[in-house]
Amino acid sequence: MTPRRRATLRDIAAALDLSVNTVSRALAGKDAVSPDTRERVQAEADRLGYVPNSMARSLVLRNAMTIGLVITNPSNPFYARLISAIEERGRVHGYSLMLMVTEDSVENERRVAEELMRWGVDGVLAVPVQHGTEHWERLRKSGTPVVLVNRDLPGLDADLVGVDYFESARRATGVLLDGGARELCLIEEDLDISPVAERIRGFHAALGEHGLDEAAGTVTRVPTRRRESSSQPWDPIDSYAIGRDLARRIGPGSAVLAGNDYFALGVYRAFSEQGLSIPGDVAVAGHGDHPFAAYLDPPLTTVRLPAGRVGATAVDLLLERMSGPDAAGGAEAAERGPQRALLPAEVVVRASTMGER
Amino acid sequence: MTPRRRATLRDIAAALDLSVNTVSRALAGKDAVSPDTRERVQAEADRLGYVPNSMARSLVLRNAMTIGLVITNPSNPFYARLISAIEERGRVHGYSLMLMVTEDSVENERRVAEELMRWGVDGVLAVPVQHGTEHWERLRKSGTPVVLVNRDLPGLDADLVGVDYFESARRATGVLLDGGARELCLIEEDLDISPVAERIRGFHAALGEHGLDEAAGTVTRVPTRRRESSSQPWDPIDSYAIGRDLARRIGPGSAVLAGNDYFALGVYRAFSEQGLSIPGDVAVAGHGDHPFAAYLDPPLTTVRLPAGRVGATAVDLLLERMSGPDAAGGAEAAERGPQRALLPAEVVVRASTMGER
DNA sequence: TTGAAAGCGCTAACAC
DNA sequence: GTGTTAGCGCTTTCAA
Repeated sequence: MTPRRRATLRDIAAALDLSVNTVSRALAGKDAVSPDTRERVQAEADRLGYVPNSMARSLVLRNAMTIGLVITNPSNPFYARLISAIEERGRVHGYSLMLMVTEDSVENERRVAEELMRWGVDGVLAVPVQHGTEHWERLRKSGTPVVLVNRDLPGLDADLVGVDYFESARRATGVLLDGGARELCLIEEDLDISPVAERIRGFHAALGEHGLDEAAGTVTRVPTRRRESSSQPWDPIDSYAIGRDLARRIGPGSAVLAGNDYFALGVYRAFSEQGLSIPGDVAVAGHGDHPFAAYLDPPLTTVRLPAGRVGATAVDLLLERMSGPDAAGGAEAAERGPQRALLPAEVVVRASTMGER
Repeated sequence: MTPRRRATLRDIAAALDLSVNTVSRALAGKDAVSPDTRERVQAEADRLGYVPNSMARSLVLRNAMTIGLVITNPSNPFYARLISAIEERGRVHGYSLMLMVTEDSVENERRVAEELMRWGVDGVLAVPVQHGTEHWERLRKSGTPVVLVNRDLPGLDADLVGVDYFESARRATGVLLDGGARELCLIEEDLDISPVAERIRGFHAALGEHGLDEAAGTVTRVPTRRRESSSQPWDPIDSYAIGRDLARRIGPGSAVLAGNDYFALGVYRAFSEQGLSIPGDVAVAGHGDHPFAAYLDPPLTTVRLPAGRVGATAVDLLLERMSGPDAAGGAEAAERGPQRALLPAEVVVRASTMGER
């Protein structure tokens, strides 16, 4: 209510007839202060409702105690969980989070990277839009470490923390094949982002291992729905269309692997409308283990993604880089080049792939 | 790679043998600069890869160009959409977003409010945890406007932008009653947060309007699952348990209204396991219109929440407050006291409530 | 049109 | 122990 000026060190100093410096040290808990002074300073600070000014502090210390998080779309449940995990782990280490949303637009991403530079964040965690590495390069050249999350960005040799989608798709496909499927369809959205590329590889690898040739597996692309804004949630509508299409063509012994549980959902609906039973006629598996997956009818086999671990690992790696070679020039013997951590994902087998044939 | 110091105004000034001041004005596009100088400054700035230091700027200007967003759990799809909308609207006005996650803990909330004060954010948007208003009071006393989002916080007379849950529940309940239900159950989690309280009121209001007394409607509480961390997504498991319970007791002419689509999902499963058909035996409606709602079997009647509008409105109101009375002392005649905007939500009627009885 | 000086709030030498 | 001085990078009077 009273929009009074915030109290500063100077106010405390003046009230106690001390120097600003002494007050600063007292409050910072440094040693060169008499117990008595410390107490008086503390008391006066409380009385005045003193709150340190992080900006001023950061300006002189040349660290922002802030990390930037660049995300394409918070409505993607995986990213939502990532945000939580990162915020949490960051806070544990005293870092605040500056969140930027790109909505998968390189243009936005460039703006956002610039903004992050201006603020001088200490490090950046980014789910990169494809195409366009210069802005990340600039950031790094200016001394700000960048760790990619979930998606790789060819052309930028930065650290990466993600999920082992190759393996997850390989194993999920294996489950479908073990169930007897001989004609498989992988449904994905943007084919050119790295997680999808990896899943496609894993998909084919599994086919090969089971003695099928590539023709047994087709990859279908869900049209990228340029959402008006990422505050519009995902929509299974497009995969529903694909499912209808699929339903007409496929016969028994077919299976669908979706790169996203939402896609699986659209397929569910299409199949049920067309009178195809899951898993009787077609087995279906997804990716993400979104909260609804276990509650569908039938419960959906899906890949559970380690969002929490990815977030925590990414923060840890970033922190390491922030105090690493560039900054300290210290023990840089150990890990030079970019690190890449691909965490394992678990296939959760449920009824949608457990048909008896 | 080259962790070279960031270029500053001084570097540009030195290179051009100008004063820092002139460079500053040239770059800021102020008028008192010769076209020639301006051009040279701009060129040198580009050459040096100059990026203005927002912290230094904010320190002297006493505005952070940042708004703080305090959210309980980004994995709640409604909040995820809110985050997007707020980030977007903020950016349009040149504001960055500092995101804080409380996981519904007052303790966290206090820490987070303090942190926001330290950074001197220009304004705060918050989905408040219940109980505990002092930290918000402090923030406001220090001159930082606070706008509550989605949840009201009794005891704090701050602005609020939310959803008209009273009306949404009243109408959704009306749909169930119109469908012939005479025994209703509302399923909610935390009964003491304002949206839930409003929904309960709306629920009862609808019963009354249809000539039923309160006994016709029971409110069941889903135990609050203290998630280990909000990076754990929602889980319909508890509402599933409730659904099983319910399934044993209820007869034809029953209906369930869930405060959350996830709860409806748990109920779906329970009912189907118990051989109850939806909507044949029991009608079900939810809240949120989460992406999966339309794809359940049967498609779920639910309340579509205006996340985008809530976010945008909240930012607009905050911006208004930020340039308002406290700051400018300007035209404060118009709107004194706290404003509260409750945006309307739309009931989307689908098959889960369209039984013929 | 440009420059000099002061200051935002804080920390870090270095004296005393 | 405590104070003095300097400076982080920027903007803003106020002179010249």
